[in-house]
Amino acid sequence: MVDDTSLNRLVELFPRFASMSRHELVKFAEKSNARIVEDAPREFIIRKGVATHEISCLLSGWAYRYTVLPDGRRQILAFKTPGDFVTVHCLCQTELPFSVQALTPTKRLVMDIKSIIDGVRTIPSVSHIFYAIGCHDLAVAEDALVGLGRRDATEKISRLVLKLYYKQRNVGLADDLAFEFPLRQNHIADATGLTTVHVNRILRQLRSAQILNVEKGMVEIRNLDELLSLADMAPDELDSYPVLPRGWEDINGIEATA
Amino acid sequence: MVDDTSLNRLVELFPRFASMSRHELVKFAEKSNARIVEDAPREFIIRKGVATHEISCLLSGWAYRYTVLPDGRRQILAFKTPGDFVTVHCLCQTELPFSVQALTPTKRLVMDIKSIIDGVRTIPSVSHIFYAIGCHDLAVAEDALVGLGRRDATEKISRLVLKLYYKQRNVGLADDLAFEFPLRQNHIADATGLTTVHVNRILRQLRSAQILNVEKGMVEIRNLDELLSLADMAPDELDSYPVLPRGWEDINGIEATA
DNA sequence: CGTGCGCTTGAGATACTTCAATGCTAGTGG
DNA sequence: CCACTAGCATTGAAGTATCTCAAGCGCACG
Repeated sequence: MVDDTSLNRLVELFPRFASMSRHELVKFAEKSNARIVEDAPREFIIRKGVATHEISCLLSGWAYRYTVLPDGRRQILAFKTPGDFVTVHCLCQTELPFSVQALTPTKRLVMDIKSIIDGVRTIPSVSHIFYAIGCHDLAVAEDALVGLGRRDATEKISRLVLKLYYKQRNVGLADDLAFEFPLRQNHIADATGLTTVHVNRILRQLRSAQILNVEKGMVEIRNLDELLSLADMAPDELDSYPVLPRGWEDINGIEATA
Repeated sequence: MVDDTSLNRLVELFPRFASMSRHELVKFAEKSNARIVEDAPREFIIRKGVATHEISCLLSGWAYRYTVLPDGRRQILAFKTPGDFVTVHCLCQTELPFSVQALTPTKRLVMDIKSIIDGVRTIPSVSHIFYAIGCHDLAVAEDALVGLGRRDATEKISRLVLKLYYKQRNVGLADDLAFEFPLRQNHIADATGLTTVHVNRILRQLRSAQILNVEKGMVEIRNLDELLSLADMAPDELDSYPVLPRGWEDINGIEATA
């Protein structure tokens, strides 16, 4: 069973859940056996090829999703921060083609997949929420695709930092231009498709140019305009990077409280 | 209005639709104003930033989805072949961050988004189908992510060809190891994040090594084992590349005909 | 018969990698 | 409290995969 404050936190982090009535939400949480789980850094949340029967929403901390090729090359697919669902694929596939590991200590709201699927069938707002999350993750993945295919190292790294900055800011975890940033240089490398050595050199450059400091688990953006320009990003591009996709109501004419 | 053979074709290409009763399917098609649309090569199916109110399933021909950066760099996100839904994002966003263009003459089954969304709310099988499509597209995008981030040119190109081969084979459009392949070298380049010049050199290599012929709108795989090995693929990896994701029924215990 | 698009090829440039070594810091065990 | 280790950041030098620029060629099309 899950306490009341965690449900509040869920709604707060994940505004779309506000579309469910309090009653619906509680009923939903009970039915899906919602519970809080904590993980230590490096702990596996999902292990590649091992069947999963849960879906979880990150309440605090950082995690990352990745695959490693037979010869050891690793690609990080996504970083997960508070408000993110760790995986939506898992509603379709029990055995997933990637692993997820905690980067910092994390706290998750975990639910049974089976009841989510029931929910998708019976509670309209649940169906909306998970469909929207799936579309959002797809959009994020495809944005990353463009980055990996067609951007150089400086662009890739600047974009990664900026996206994580806005992501954190959206959930109130980055007030000014400095914020907690638990990635090591090898995480940045594996997310951008570069080498740690090269990441290091680019970061040094950015540091000595007084643009960006990535050190000791913190990021400090010292020249936002310059960084945005290096990242080939419009200042408003990231405001359109919402915690959840917008526009759903616009299309289908359903009021948020339906 | 849509003719009966097109509905049959839809079910045939897209087996998941078999989970709807014939009656449901016809009702659904009527309600969503289903209709056949044909496009000539190079014609836009979706234009970046322009609102769309339709969703469509490709019945014949090829199309591709891509974005271009302000300075002209282009990244192809996906190739669409018969049986694919052109976009699922469009249920969430009216204005999409990419364009879709026909590569060959195409024929599509086009439906109104609004009624699909109604369908998702009211017809359980519709909800399943679209959720599953979304998850499938996400899985494909993330597979591509690994490729772009961590594979070299030969691997990238071999994998692209092999995936398209299996994709076509799955819908009965590639019987033996030769099949129609309308991509130009610049499409391959923009999908793999390489230059056309480099793609050309790799293709020549593969050709002179008697492994793969890409010429005049056709692909001929002359040494499948070798190509699989260059692509770092297990022979069964592609059988697990279904037209639609599997495992849905396994998880939720819903019979296909529910 | 030109014109354009796609394929091909060469030569030189460069962004990124590989290999290898060094130092720093935190944690661990004695 | 010190020695030892492991993980991470840093840096240099050399190598290479891929790109850029540039030119020529063939074929389809009007």
